[in-house]
Amino acid sequence: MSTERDLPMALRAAYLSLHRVSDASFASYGVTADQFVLLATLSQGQALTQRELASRMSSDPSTVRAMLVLLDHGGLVKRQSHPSDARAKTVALTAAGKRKLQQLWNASQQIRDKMFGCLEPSDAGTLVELLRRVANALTEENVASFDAFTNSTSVN
Amino acid sequence: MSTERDLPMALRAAYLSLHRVSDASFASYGVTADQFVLLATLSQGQALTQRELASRMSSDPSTVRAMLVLLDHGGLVKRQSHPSDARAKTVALTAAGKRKLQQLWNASQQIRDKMFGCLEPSDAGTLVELLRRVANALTEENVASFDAFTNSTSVN
DNA sequence: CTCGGTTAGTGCGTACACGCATGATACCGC
DNA sequence: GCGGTATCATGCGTGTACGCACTAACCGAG
Repeated sequence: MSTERDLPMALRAAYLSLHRVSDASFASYGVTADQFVLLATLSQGQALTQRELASRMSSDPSTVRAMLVLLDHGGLVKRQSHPSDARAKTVALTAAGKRKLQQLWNASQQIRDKMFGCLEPSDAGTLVELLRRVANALTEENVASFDAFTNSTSVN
Repeated sequence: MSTERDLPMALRAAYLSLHRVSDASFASYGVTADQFVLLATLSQGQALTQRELASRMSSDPSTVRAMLVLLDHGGLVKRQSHPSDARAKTVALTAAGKRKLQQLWNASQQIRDKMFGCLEPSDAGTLVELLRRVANALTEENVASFDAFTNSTSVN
């Protein structure tokens, strides 16, 4: 009946639950769920610029910067100026960062076990697929139709 | 291969995308995506306590309170003391709140169209189902097994 | 070489998402 | 009635998620 209402709410509920249990799980390591995401993202693909990092985490450059300041101060990450672009900074895990990430990954294994424990192996794949489709649909620019003509320059 | 990594990230990406486009869509109405969730939740099931409301939105009482202060001040919601429980307050939409919600619902229709436009009708149902299963799995108290013995009182 | 348009990072303000602590009330057993 | 415990709301602190405005640097066209 009202899948229109339910899908957004189910998405919200699932994400926030994941975020909560992750935060709780990482708290004793002095790291947040989102910081874990950042570290994990850095671990696959070193020497990213802040912008590239933000993009891969589905986050915002502004937000990432704030997180990097904390992580840098905590010694888990180091930032240095980009070799060929003086505007940019590259970010990479420190040795301590890599170690911490390993701990966090282990600590969060039970969470992943819970998630996948309630899903058939095939379900997990389709869930990922459907989530990606939704995310893409929402992210696409709707250059669509004639909205461009009616709105583009005058709306603000 | 690495669905273990992908599922949490896909969930994050999908939720944050939804949140972003919703915020953008509601901005011109002076309302945030989460405030919309609150209003929509209130619209089905009046006279909720703040805690009940928080629970239904998968949110936190503390967070909900802050939102209610803003919405109350904006006249979209009114809070009054619970008739039979002096600790609690009941929350309900005002007439203005109901009108605003209607506008917001219309304004966000294109977002829902995008979401459902990329899904077969049956996919939408299974997606909701899978998300709920995940959320439940993560929310369940793990009274489980013997962790209780090893951890319960000593860990902190 | 200069100029205009784009892109990287920063800083500032607001709203959310929490955990934790506090004060008040409710409820249960006695 | 009367304590002890659970529950509701509030307040405070920190981290995240953004948008927006600003500076600095890159880059392509002239």
